[in-house]
This record gives sequence, C-alpha cells and structure tokens, in this order.
Amino acid sequence: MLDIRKLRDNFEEVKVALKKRSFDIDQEKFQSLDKKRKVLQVDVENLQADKNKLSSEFGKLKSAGESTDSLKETIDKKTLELNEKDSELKIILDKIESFLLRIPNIPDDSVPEGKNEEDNVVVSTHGSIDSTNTLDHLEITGLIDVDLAVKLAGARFSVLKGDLAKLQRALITFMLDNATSHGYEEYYLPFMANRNSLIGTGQLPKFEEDLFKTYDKLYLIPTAEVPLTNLFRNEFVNEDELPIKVTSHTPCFRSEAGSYGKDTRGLMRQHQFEKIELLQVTHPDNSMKCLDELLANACEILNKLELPYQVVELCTGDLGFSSCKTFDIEVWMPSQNRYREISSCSNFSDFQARRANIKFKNKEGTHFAHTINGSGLAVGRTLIALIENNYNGTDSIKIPSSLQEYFGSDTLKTS
RNA sequence: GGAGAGUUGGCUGAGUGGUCGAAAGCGCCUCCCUGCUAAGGAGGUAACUGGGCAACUGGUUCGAGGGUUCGAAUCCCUCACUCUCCGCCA
Repeated sequence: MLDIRKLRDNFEEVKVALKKRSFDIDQEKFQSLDKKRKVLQVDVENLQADKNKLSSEFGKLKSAGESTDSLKETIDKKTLELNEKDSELKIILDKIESFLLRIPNIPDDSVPEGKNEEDNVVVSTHGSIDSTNTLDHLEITGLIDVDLAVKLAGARFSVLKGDLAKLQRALITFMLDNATSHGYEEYYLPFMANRNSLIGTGQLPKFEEDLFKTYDKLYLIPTAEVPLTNLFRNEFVNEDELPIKVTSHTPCFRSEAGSYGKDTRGLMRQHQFEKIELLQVTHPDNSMKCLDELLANACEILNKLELPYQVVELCTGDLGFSSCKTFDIEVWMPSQNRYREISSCSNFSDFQARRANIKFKNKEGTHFAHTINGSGLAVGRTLIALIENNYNGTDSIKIPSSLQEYFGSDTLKTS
C-alpha cells in the first residue's frame, strides 16, 4: 500500500512512476474523493469535539444536582447531525481505502523501463551451457512417479523415490546451511496461515484464487515469505538489529489456477513444492544494498552447484504487484533450451511493511521498515536443473562436489 | 469435547460509568552528579490521523465488531485469540 500523503503532495510524480509499469492511476477520482474527505472529516471532527465538550458539561451539571433537560436536547441534535455526516465520511473513506489497495508499488528509479518480460535486462550470465543433452528429467530418471502421485492426490503432484527423495533432502539441508552461514536465522514454521497474515504480505484480498484454503479458514502457505514476514507483523523492530535476516524451508502450495496447460510436464509447476526462503527486514536507508546481498546469497547456491544461470532484472512492466525492484535468477534447463526462473529476489520497500505494520523507532520518530526476500532456492526446479544439466547420457547424474557430503555419493543412478 | 480465567502503551502490569490515553515499574531520551564506569538525582517519553506556513490544535484507539448511555478500558451481546484444569489423543 502506498502512503496516501505521497498522493496528496506529489500526485504527478506517482502518476508518472506508475505509468512506467503501465498502471494508470485515476487522478480525478482520487482528488475529488480526497477533497470530499477533507471537508467531511473537518466537519465530523468539529462536531465530535463539540459533543465531547457538551458531554463533560452534562457530567458537571449532573454532579452539581442541576437540571440537564435542555442540555440533553442540544446534545441530541448535535448527535443527529454528527451521525449523518459521519456515515457520509465512512463511505468516502472506504472508497479511498479500496482505491489505495489496488495501486501497485512504485518502481525504483533504477528499474529499467519496459512493457513486459521481453524488456527484462540480463544482468549477468554464469557457467557454460552443455547442449549435448536434450532429454527432460522425466525421460532421464524413473525416480519421479507421476502415476502414483495422481493416484494419491491428482495432477500437478509428484512422488519422488529412493535416491531422488534423498537428493531433495540433501539439497534442502545444503541450502539452509548456505543461508545460516550468511547470518540468516533458521525457522521452522506453520505451513498454514490465517487471513490476516496473507493480507499482510499482499496475497489477499486480490489473489485468493491462487491459494488452497482449508475447512477451518486457514490457507496453505504459497511461500515461506508469508509466515516469515508475518513473524514481524504489528511489531516494533529494534533499529540497531537491522537488517534482521531469517530463513526457512517449507513446502509451498499453489492452486495454479489460470495456468492450465502451462508447464504440465514434470516438476516444473506443481501444487506442492519445497523451497528455502531468504528474508530480510531492513532499514529503509539501505534496503537496496541488502537486496544485492540477498541476491548474491541466492546466486552462491547455483555457483556451488556448478549450474549455469543468468540474473535478469525485471523491467517496470514485469514487476510484481508489491515489488519496487526485482532480480530473477534463471537456471539453464537443457530440455527446454532456455533459462527458467529458480528464484525471484525483490525489494518491497515499505509496501508490505505498511500493510503488515512493521515499524521501528528512533529519535526522529516511528518509521516503516523495508522488507526484501527471495528464494534460495526453489528445490523442485533445482532438482530438474541438476538432473538435466548433469546427466551423463546413459545411467547417472553427477553430483556437484559441494553437495556430495550432503548426498553421500558423487553420482545418482537414474533408475 | 467440558469447565473456568484472560486480551490495556515498546515491555510488565494497575484500573468496574465522567476528574483515564490510562497508576507503577522496566526500557528509551535529555539534563545534573561523577576522573571513567557503575550507582544516584531531575524531567521527558503511546500509536494512528485531521487542520494549520508555523506556533499550535482537533479526532480516534484499552483483542475485533455491534449495543446501552449525554458520556464506556469499565455495563450488555457476538466473534477471534491466549491461558489453566478435566477428558481424549500422540
């Protein structure tokens, strides 16, 4: 959510910035609503102040044993007038609120301008691509059982068997160790979250159809970002302790409504997948520096796994709703002959903090913190990348040396 | 599932109809004392929000939402959550 004062004071600036991400903000609507608000609010508050004074006079008369009849009549009139104006004001305030909730975050000045995905900028590429293998992960290994998953649950689930299940476990530990070695505190968290938590991070109310909801009005988390961010909801954090760095491994659940027919094969897009999330609550003055660091922390995993990848900066038109700057990390997927997203690292500035009410105090007053997060990494997609990039062409997959101590072997037999 | 207790400021915790945005303590800030540190002393310190160039000043908020009342942290109703005991299960 944007700061309404910014809209009052600098509407033009906001409008121009949002235009870059092709969001048209309705200036006339906002300004006429805010104008009405101002008039009504001043009226209501003056009436309320009058009433408060009259009420305390009433108390004095009463305790002095004097008559209160005529005063009560005056108060009753005042109350009628107040109620009328107040309900008008409420309607206006609701309209302003819902207007604000629909506005995405303002892109940072440094974000390249562009319309869509095609205008994203490749920042760097790493590792070299070996194009000899073109088989996909399902063709390479029989350790992913889609039929069993269908029997157990349905489409977009999978069953991992034997050493592949073990490899996933190894990756999770490996990634968590990477995070904690950079000062992220590890958390074990609920995999379900309540409504307020999802509003705090911005999934609700707008993206309800993307979530799985339980009978008890809880939602399965679509990412650990939800519980990790909400650890700090309605909290004052200590300025000296910023940035606070936290991490967690959780399964993630996504309904994938609206992506029918997209990435239907294999582990690419599942209702349930494992992910390690990196999250920082930062000081507003250096959140961009922290984003660079978080991005580097995520990239380091791919470096250690010796997988080819590129870092892409999203252009203004491709930026997520809550983000002011995002780098995607894309790993090379041989069977698709292209890079695919394996992590998305974003700075949300104070956009989430405002919704979730994450603040700190110092001499100057109270301020919203900034939140940044990114995957480090999506485990399912890492498995695909390892299988497809490291396939020896016959019967095994090479395990990168830094992962060997976690997995317990230098190769994985494909069947 | 049954019975009971609770939810108050950054934190702990008083407060049963007006003098309460709220005692006290902790924390934090400023100043004094002190060679330094510790201890001690004085004062200040909730959040959100409106109007105003400003000085300043108004409104809202005691888990959430309704109600009673001229007036609600305080009384009534509904809901959420937390805790204790019993039962059940691991």
